[in-house]
Amino acid sequence: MFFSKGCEYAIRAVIYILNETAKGGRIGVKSICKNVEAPESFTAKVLQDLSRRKVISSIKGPGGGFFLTEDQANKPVINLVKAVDGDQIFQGCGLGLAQCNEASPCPLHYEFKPIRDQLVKVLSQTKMADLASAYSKGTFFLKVE
Amino acid sequence: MFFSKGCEYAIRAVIYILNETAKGGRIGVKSICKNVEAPESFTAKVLQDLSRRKVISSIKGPGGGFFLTEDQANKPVINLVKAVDGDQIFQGCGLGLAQCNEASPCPLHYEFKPIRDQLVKVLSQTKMADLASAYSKGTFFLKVE
DNA sequence: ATAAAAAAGGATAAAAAAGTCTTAAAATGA
DNA sequence: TCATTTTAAGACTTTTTTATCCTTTTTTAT
Repeated sequence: MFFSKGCEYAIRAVIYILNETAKGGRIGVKSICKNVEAPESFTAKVLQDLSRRKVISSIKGPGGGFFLTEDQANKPVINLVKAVDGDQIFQGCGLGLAQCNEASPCPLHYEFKPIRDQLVKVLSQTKMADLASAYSKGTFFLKVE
Repeated sequence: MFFSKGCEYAIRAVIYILNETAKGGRIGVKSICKNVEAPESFTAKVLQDLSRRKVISSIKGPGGGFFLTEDQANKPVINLVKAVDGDQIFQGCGLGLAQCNEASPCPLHYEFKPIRDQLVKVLSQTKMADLASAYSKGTFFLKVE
């Protein structure tokens, strides 16, 4: 809808990781993908990239896997989204006009602004950990049961 | 941003068509594309499709071209958007969950809802003709001058 | 040391979106 | 009727997104 496939997979993966490693453990990409219904190799790429960008953490070898530090878990979701998708969603004219700004605003400029602002607001005030705690309450499912 | 390239081109094209044919004339795809900075053949496809779906009108032959009837000009922009892009933007879970609804809502479900609703509202209450009248006032440009 | 487990990296493939080109059909006017 | 203008249709190419596979590196445990 708003995000790329890779970004969707990443958010779901993070929710799962946080819940599986509440006790400080790590979890492998195979297990993650099975549980969030995401393609394995593709999602692995995205997670590796997020790890490189310090949005999540990873450790190789037996007993290794992906996890989030306390600090990372308390960062807003928008960080992850921007790391994966960049900020095309958050900027640029809705009609694709080369020249659209306050000085010469497209006819939907001021209508789109609050929509975008609201999206930024939601993603900025929601922390990774918040997503995970909703999941732990069992109110929704990461895969069809 | 929210729309596909084809959809952006189509909106821009409609604005231009409405303004060029205020007096009931028609305008060719070549002239349209030159003036809204859109790829010609690709945009032609989109416009032809919109014509088939009765969102806009067209007539072949010399003196022919694209135009909108009074009725078409007064339809909301959301009709055009749905004709080109379908309604994926307006529905589906933001996290791509197979199972996301009021009964088991994803952690961003209620946060995304007003955003989407607002998008639908704006596109429903803005008529094609509204976009064009903003353009005729010269407050924005369809191509870099 | 060696085997096994895991992420990391690179090359490749498939699918979808975006864009081009060529020909056909329709309409018009001479 | 014939040439011209314009949309319509279809096949094709390119680019981007999504996805897979294979190899390498790191780490751990035996």
